[in-house]
Amino acid sequence: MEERIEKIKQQLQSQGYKLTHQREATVRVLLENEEDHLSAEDMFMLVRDKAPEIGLATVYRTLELLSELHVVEKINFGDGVARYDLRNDSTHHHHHHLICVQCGAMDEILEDWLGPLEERVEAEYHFTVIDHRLDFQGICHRCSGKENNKSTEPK
Amino acid sequence: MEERIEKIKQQLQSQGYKLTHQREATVRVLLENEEDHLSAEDMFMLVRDKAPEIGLATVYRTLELLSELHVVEKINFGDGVARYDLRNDSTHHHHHHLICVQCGAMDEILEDWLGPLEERVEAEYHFTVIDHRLDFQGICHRCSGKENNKSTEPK
DNA sequence: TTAGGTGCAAATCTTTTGCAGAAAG
DNA sequence: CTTTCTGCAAAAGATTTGCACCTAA
Repeated sequence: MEERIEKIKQQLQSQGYKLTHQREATVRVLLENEEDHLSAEDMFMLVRDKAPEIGLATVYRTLELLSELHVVEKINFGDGVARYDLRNDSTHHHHHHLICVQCGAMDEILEDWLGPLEERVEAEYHFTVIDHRLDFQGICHRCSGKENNKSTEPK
Repeated sequence: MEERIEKIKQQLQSQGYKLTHQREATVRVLLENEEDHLSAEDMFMLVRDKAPEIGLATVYRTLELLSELHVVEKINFGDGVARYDLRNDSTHHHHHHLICVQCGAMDEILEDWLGPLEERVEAEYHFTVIDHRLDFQGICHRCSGKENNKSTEPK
């Protein structure tokens, strides 16, 4: 934990940025909630527990900065808010998402299944892949048990 | 063209919706720009050529409706606006995206490479796949020729 | 005729920005 | 000290909504 913060501090400083109290608190929240895909608003509420003076704008600025440094990944599930994922860069660990259109749950595939496809992209399209994103939408195992067949209905 | 509109009209009517002048104009714009990923604002400007009275809110409402009917797919590239893609449902044609982080260009892979992966998701996760989305971020063939190595710099 | 649609303007929501004061190195 | 940060409030965008008036079927 402390060592990961130290590492991020180095990354910041090597680019001329400072590790402020607020930034450290934000990073700690990210580390403590690695499993989740928190929005800036979610982060704000959690960070306030550690640094009550912090403003929402600072959270946005910090997440933006960490995003540029590739410490976090900014993702968008199309629900109107950006979410942030800590990047496990050491393991180059990309995960994929299973989004249930019925209950809204989001499960994860923790492996990276795209190695072969990335090679194909490089070979066939001369495109150098840096990152990728794969989401599946469908019905999760919990909902598919429930025999729930509702049709599209007018609002 | 006309037949595709007719089909969409059927889809609307089967759910109790009407094919208004504005909706038809919107659908025509979608058909004429199948290759692009237009935002609601883009759509609005193009639709106005055919139906000058239309309001932006109607474009949003129409796109939302077409999205519910799975006529279009709402996608989000993280640039702050939602974009809409006409769904080629007859061929179940899902394409993938190659997004260049250098020049911002977006190319497409017009095939569906995920068949085997979808089977794996169903088998290993008991998740019934309805749709998917795959984007690669990286350097496109145009930019990789240009020897452009800039580092992250403070704003 | 009548449910569903529309335009307009106002309201919401997320994210960004300007600025004067605060703090890290 | 000096440069980078921060909080606050205001601004900026994108999208949604309320409402009184239309219109497709």
